Amino acid sequence: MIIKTNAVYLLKRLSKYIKKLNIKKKTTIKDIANVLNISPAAVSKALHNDSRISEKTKKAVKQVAKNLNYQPNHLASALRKGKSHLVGVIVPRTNSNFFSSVIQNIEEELDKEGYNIIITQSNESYKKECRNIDTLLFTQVDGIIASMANETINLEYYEKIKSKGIPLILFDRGENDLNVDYIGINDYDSSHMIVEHLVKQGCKRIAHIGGYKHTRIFNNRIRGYIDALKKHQLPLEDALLIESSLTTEDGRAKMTQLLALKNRPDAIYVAGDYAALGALQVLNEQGIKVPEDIALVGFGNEPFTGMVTPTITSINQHSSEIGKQAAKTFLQHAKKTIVKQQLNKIILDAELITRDSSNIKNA
Amino acid sequence: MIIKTNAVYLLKRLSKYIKKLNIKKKTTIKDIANVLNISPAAVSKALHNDSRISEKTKKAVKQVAKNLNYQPNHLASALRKGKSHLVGVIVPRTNSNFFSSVIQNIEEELDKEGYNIIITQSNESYKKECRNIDTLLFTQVDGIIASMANETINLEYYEKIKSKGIPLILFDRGENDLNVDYIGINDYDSSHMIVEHLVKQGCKRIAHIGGYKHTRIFNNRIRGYIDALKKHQLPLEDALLIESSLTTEDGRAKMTQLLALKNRPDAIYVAGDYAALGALQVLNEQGIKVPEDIALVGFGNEPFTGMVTPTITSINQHSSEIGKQAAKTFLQHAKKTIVKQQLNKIILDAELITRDSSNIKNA
DNA sequence: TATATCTGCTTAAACGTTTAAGCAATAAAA
DNA sequence: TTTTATTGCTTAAACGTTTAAGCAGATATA
Repeated sequence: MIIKTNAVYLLKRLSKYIKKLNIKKKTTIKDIANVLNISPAAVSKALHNDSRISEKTKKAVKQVAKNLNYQPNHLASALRKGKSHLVGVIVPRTNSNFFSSVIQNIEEELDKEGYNIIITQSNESYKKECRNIDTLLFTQVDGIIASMANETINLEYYEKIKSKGIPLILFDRGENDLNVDYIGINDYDSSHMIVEHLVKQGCKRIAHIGGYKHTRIFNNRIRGYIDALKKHQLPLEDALLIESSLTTEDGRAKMTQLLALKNRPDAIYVAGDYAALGALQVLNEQGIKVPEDIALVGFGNEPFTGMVTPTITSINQHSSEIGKQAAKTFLQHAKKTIVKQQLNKIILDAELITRDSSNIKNA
Repeated sequence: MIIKTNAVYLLKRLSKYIKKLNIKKKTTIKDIANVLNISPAAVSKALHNDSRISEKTKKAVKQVAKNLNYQPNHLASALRKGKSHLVGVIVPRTNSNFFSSVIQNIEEELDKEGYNIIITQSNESYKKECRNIDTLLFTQVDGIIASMANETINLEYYEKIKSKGIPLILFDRGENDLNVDYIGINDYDSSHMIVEHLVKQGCKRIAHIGGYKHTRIFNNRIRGYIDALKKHQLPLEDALLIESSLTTEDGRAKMTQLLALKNRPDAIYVAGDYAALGALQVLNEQGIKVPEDIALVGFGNEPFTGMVTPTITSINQHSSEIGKQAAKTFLQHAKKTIVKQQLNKIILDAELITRDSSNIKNA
């Protein structure tokens, strides 16, 4: 009898609260506390399975929480705990398969530990990148995972992140000078693989449409290209080594420039797939046979490299692995309370995906 | 003299604080208040240019804030104000040009008003979509802009958003039943445009590889296709109308299925570019001339439609306009304190981009 | 029996803002 | 001169959590 009365009593209180809620605010821990006549602190502990709360109370709390459709206020707990459980991600753009795949893997890995990500795009602009950093810091992210814009030379803004004591992890486009964690592929070796592959196909004059020298990864690709040429005793001509923004447009322009040479190359290694596509368009338009007349290799293994005619040989950058490692590196930092900067440089081996644009023997 | 002493005094206090900060925490409004011997409330108001604070104080506050490298704590103000200034975005995936462009435009538009976005991907999975919604609600977003996964039929989770009183705006893949704001293109008319175009090219047996009928936009494309055929008194055969997941893989499968017909179609209208690409691959592999033997039209105007051979005719969905309108619609809601659901259905006219895959006359 | 330990809570402060209310001092109006 | 308004602040509470500290009562230990 007593139990029944008690249940009826609780039900009354509950329905009273439900009514109120329809008119008013969201359910808080306080509402649950009121319904059960216990303190908000007890409710908080019950929801977190604190050992000092009885099983009976825990069950009751969870039941009421469900009935009242309670949703914890993340802002409040984040404020109190000093952790937002938000991680900022900065990429040059999301509509490249590489970056979107990295992002997806970061998200999946962080999700396991209850972290969410805020994605921002720099559109290859340094100015936008700075604004993104401000935005992320403003949002109180617990860490930042970034790949730099093409334009970025000044590292002041990144120093700002470091000075705040927030973990910073760079991937793909990074900078050694910053002395932070980095995850990327071995660009130098990738260039070697490409040159080696082209040499095997019988190419003798290999040109390189490279990225901006000031970006480390592109610089490494250029160095790899030069050293590989030396290794195979091939001619290293200034005219065959061109710096580019690596857009499709610029790929077209630089290809046109190469075709204007008296002594044309018999192979082109382009440091980015989009630019490689531009180059291919020009070659196709001018009726130059690929790969017989000129072989072509791109970089990044974007899906379209397998869609165009001929399909383009490219380098697979292991985007998913890069994303996972970046997330894991962040989590390592997040777990330590001390912000001891134990540097984590992870360099993955890339993979050459051979396709029609460089397959001379079978052509 | 008095002024000078005062300056020296302030400087001392300042440096004392700076020292502390190096060892300890981030600067707060309280620190600034202590330096200037005013109340935290005055500092807050000064930073917000409250008219009841003297210009002198404002300047001093801003100067000290700068010196101490003050960064407002967004969590605290969000908690206090009950607004996170965060907007959640749910898309099936980001590595499609359409979605990434929509996202970029949402971001730009919201940024103007001080809102940030949290991007989540459903990967076309209903389960993931539900988790995304929970995540976003947990993060206390002020609104959600979403495009539904292919799988999504059950709308319960979306009702959850509505019941929280959080503005929900759908784009592209939406549902009329939910009765929320929607921004998209006129799918029905787009189908008409495509059929009309193909008829003009002389096609007489037009097949349609469509999306899932339960998704409204795909259903509209199917209805448009059927009605347009009727209008032009063309045969409407069951075998020529196929439902597909619209992946590249499935595009290949469905194309193969169509080619197995005794009476082959002379044109294929595919409701998605990726599937159209799969179809094109099969056609190319089988040596079927496109567009002479069979014409092909896709949907979405993904960049690769202009890259492949032959280039694929497609429908431009005005991604940037959709993104902008979605953001603006959210902002309208955000500005009203009352959550009066004045519905905003925006249907944009799409645009047919004619390319080689359907250009029979010039071929 | 007295003391220590454990259990299951409560109290109260804290996280960093914002803001309603209030209060002096000064300026303007009567 | 008194009243009213304006200026420039302060006080204190609030947002919804978490958590250190504490406190009864029950149970175990000496």
